[in-house]
Amino acid sequence: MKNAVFIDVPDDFNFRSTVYSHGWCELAPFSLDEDSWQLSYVFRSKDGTAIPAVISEDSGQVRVDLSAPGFDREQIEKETRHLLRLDDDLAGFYALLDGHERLEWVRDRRAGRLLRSPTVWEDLVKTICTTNCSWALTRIMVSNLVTKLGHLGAFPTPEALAGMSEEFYRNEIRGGYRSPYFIELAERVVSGDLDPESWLTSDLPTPELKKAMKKVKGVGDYAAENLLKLVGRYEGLALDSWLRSQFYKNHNAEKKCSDKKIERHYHRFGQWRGLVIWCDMTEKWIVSGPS
DNA sequence: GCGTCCAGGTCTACC
DNA sequence: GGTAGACCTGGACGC
Repeated sequence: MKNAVFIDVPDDFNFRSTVYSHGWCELAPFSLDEDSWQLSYVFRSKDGTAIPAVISEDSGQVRVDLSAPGFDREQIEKETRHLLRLDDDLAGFYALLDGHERLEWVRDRRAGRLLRSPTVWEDLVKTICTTNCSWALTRIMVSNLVTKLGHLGAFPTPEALAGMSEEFYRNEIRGGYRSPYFIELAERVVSGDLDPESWLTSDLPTPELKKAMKKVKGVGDYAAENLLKLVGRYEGLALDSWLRSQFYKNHNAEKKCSDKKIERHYHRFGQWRGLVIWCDMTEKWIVSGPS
C-alpha cells in the first residue's frame, strides 16, 4: 500500500471505456491485462529513471501501484490524470448527444476520454507509426523503439532517437520510409526548434495549430487531426482507411463515398465532431476491446 | 511457396 | 490547389 497512489475521478469517468478508447492501450510501454483489468505503463522520472506502474480501479478511485519506492508521488498523479484525461470536461460533449438515439450508449458507458501518453512527444512518434501500415506493424515499430532505445521499458527520449542512424531505424525498428522522419523530428526537439508539449496549451486557433503539426515530416491531415484529439481539440475527423470503411458500413449501405459526405454527416456536432465520429464508429471496441 | 494487395497516409513533383 | 506516383513493411489472400 505504501507504493500505491490513489486518485479521485470525476463522476462521468469510466476506467474501462477510457482504456479501450482506442488502440493506445496495446502500444508499449502500455500493456493491458484484461483478466485482472490492470493497465501497465512505464513512467519516466525527472532524472530518467524508469518507473513501472500498474493502473487499476479500486473502490471508485484510480489506483496506481509502483513496484519500487522513491518515486515522485505528485508526478505520478499528475501524469496519470493526464493519460486518463481525468481533468477533461466532457459535459458539453454529452449534452450534444441528447436526442441522438444511436449515440446514447456513449454517455451510458461514459465513453469519450481518449487514452494518451504522458507526453505529446510520445503520442507524436506513435501517431507517425500508425500511418500507411497495418496495426500489427505499428505495434512492431513502437515495441522496437521502446525495447531498443528506451531505458528499462520506458518510452525513449528525443535525445535517444536523435543519436541513431537511418540504417538503424530501417533495419532494427522496421520503420521503412519513416526512418529519416524519426531522426529529423528528434533532432528538431533536441535543438529546441520544436516543442510538441507546447501544443497542449497553445493559444493558436485549431487550423493554425494543425498547420504547425503538419510541419513535422510524416504528419499529414490524418496524423495532425489525431494529435489534435489527443491535445483536446476535436474539430477534425482524423479520417483514415479504417474510419472511412466503418462509416461506409454504418451510414452508407457499405458503399464508398467522398470525405465531404462524411464531413457533412458530422458537421452538426460542431467542435466535438471528431470525438463524435470516433465514438460512433467504435462502440464495439468500447464494449469489448479494440482487438 | 509465390505474387499481389492493402493497411489507422504522406511527400514531392508537376500542372 | 489539386493530383499522380513513389514509398517500407508485414500479414492476408488467392492460386
